[in-house]
Amino acid sequence: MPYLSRPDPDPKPMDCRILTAALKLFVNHGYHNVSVHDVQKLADVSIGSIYKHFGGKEGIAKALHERLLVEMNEMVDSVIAQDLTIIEKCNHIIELLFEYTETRCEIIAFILHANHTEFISSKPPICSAEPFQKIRDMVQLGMDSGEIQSYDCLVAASVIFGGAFRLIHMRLDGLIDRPLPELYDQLIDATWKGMKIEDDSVPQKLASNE
Amino acid sequence: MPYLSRPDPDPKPMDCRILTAALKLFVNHGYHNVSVHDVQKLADVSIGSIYKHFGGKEGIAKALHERLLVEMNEMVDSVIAQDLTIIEKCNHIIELLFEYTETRCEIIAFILHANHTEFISSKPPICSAEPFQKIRDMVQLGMDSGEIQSYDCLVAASVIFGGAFRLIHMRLDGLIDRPLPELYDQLIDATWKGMKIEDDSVPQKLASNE
DNA sequence: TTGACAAAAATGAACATTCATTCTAAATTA
DNA sequence: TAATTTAGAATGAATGTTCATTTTTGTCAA
Repeated sequence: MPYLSRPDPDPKPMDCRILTAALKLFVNHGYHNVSVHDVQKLADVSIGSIYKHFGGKEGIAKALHERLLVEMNEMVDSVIAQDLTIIEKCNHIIELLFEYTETRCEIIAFILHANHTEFISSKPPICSAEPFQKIRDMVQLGMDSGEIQSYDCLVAASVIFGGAFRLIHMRLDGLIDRPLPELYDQLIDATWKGMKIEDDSVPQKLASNE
Repeated sequence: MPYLSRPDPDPKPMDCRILTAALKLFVNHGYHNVSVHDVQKLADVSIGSIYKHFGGKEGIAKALHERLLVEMNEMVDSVIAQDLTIIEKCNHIIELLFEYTETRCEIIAFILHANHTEFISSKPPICSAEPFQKIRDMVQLGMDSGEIQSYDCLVAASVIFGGAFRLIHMRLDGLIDRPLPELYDQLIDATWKGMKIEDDSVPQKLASNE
């Protein structure tokens, strides 16, 4: 071994290497199209190590699911803790999700795009996970305080965040070729103001009796 | 074979039996968790027949994808052809999707919920399929004609339909236990009017002269 | 500092199982 | 009788998992 050989160029802990490789493969090819051997090759570790650390293929997925959900949860918590109106908090969450979609798209893809129930046994669907529940609670709060129009909580949350999720989905699918943050202002505007143009010429109050 | 034997109790054409069984299994367990043998057993046909008719597992998925997309396409076409405003057409599509979600949820689940790219090779993601493109074209028309607020077309379509898709998603995931049509009115109202209460602490009808 | 040794971690060939697919014979139909 | 369709056992490739072996790490006495 030569004196001047570089020190280990990739000293990251093994479990981290495995998870990083698995995340990339799962997101790009889908969980079921990735073999443990694929992960092993990309992570440059042995099969045995994977079984030592995670107990198997599903174990990798579970660990990823847990860690990424924690990250998402922290993000939501930090926004909720800020001193903002409910509407501003909602917007900020969307803003952060859009940024993540550009800079750490694999995380977003795994958390929002994948059908975990298809490969992680006995995990509830992602939208019933903690951070999503917290978001709905926040929306409910906004309705109680009169800041947001009152509807069934699930309807309200769906309307507020549905457009954002849809855009993220299409961006990940390659249907949108602009970075999402460029669309942020339009989305926020449309979501809160509504998509209808109030029949001009006629004053609002007259036109809106359905 | 006895004289009085019942005539074939299930005279549906074989390919139809196969597709029906496959759809049910794919939606309930996920494509990759279903084996050809599972389909064969539920459809009560032989393995050979499946390969004769569809050429293999992926062939079944492709056929399902095609036929269901045709159905969806026809639905969209029929709505677009009606003599309605653009907004009414959008609403009607949502209304029909909600009905389908209750009465033919497997179709909706397969078309909207599944990641086809993960098991159908060389199929573009579903949101770039014909009916979805037609919907976006319709939205663009509404913006051009001044009926709908003008935004980037993808943003506009996402805001208008994002809430509905989100609710369908949650309904299929079991997070919503009421039939979606019960939420239709609220959703439509929220989508077009927007979620913000114009502050002023003034009664609703007066407060909305934006 | 060196060497011996025990504990822990990593390795990867071998194994066992699953599952898509094939193929020939039997059944059905024309 | 010929042609077509169906049946399902057999096949083999893919892949999740195990485990005996090797390598590394940490400890301590000389």
